[in-house]
Amino acid sequence: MTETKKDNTEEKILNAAQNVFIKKGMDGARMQEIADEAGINKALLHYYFRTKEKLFDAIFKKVFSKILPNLMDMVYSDLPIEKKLGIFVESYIDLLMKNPFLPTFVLKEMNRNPEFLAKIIKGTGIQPDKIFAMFKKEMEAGRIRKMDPRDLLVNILGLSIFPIAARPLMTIMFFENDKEAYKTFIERRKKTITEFILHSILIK
Amino acid sequence: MTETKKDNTEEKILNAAQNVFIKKGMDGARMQEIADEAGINKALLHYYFRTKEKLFDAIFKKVFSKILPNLMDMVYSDLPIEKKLGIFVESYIDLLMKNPFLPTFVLKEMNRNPEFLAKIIKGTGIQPDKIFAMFKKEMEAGRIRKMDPRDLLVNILGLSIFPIAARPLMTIMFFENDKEAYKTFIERRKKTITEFILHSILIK
DNA sequence: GTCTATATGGCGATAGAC
DNA sequence: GTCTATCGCCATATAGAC
Repeated sequence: MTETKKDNTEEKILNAAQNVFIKKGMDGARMQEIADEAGINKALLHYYFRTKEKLFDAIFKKVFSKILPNLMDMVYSDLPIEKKLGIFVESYIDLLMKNPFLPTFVLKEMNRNPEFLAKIIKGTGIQPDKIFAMFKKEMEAGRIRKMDPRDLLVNILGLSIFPIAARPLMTIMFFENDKEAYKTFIERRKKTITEFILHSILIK
Repeated sequence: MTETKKDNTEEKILNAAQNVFIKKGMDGARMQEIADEAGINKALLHYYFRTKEKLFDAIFKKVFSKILPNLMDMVYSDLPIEKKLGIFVESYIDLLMKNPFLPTFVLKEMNRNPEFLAKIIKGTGIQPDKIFAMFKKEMEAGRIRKMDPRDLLVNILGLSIFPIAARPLMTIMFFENDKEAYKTFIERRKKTITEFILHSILIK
């Protein structure tokens, strides 16, 4: 029973902390606000995670593991590259739209502690080399044109992530503050991103 | 003489504040640190800019006007689209590499005050409509394939900005922390971004 | 494990002399 | 216009009862 209580509280804290940290960042977040959102008090927060820093690190790790997801699925599936890319982009945009503050949060806090970031990356199980190898194979088979595979990966990520991170700017500049119009636009991008990339790399 | 003094101090403050705010953001920045970097004391800071908020707004406005630069040059020049794009990407990457914290700073603080952001955008003289019209003209002339011009603009910006904003991630993931290798990579991207886009949009 | 109360330090901002 | 000194608040963190 005590165990259960503990697990419940810890989970509540983690959820609350994630909400607050993602919106406000490490510096902007307040332990009081996290406590409120978790329905407990500050003292208990410090009982579970001794410092704000430790709590933040736990959240960053959790969140970061989300932002570079099924990237490896793209590698191990044996679908044709067009399908792989389509599925990845679509599910990735879905994920980002459900967590629209996530990209900015990660970009924002990325500079804070590079060593910690490096450690997390190892832990995600993502192996860039495998992704690059997959791209290279496609190039050597003559299905896509030759280019630096790192460029290709960065392009896929940039085309997907940037429009979500720059949401406020885009909503104002392109859609006169119409948030639904922005959403529709991103929804359509699920397809147009893939088209844009394939037009660029496919050898007909 | 007093005037000169004032101008000097104000300029020193603005420079210092820009450095600190860009690296630490609104929440992370400290008035004390800005004062130190400007070689003055806190009180004087408040004498020039009454509050931290006002100082920040001044800096954000200044910095934001940098990040969406010569975008309009791309429109008014009558070079062929290939050249326009090449020149824009190259000069834009140059700008970002000289101010590598700038993209994250803008993305980070973009959510803080959307109305203020909207006001600044008006002030930059950037008219998305003109850019879109230019793209549409190229499409109707059959030089580039038909697509949503907003997609095209976002793609250009995302491909250019994302790799700079995600620098720590990329340096670790792709270059085993070799910062020079990262720089070389970005340097090469000046050309590969344009190639990537042109391959996608040009009608041969 | 969870709470109330409090210590401790830091930060934005102001008062007031020069 | 520039400085020193200080106020007042708020945030992290701890002490100690239950």
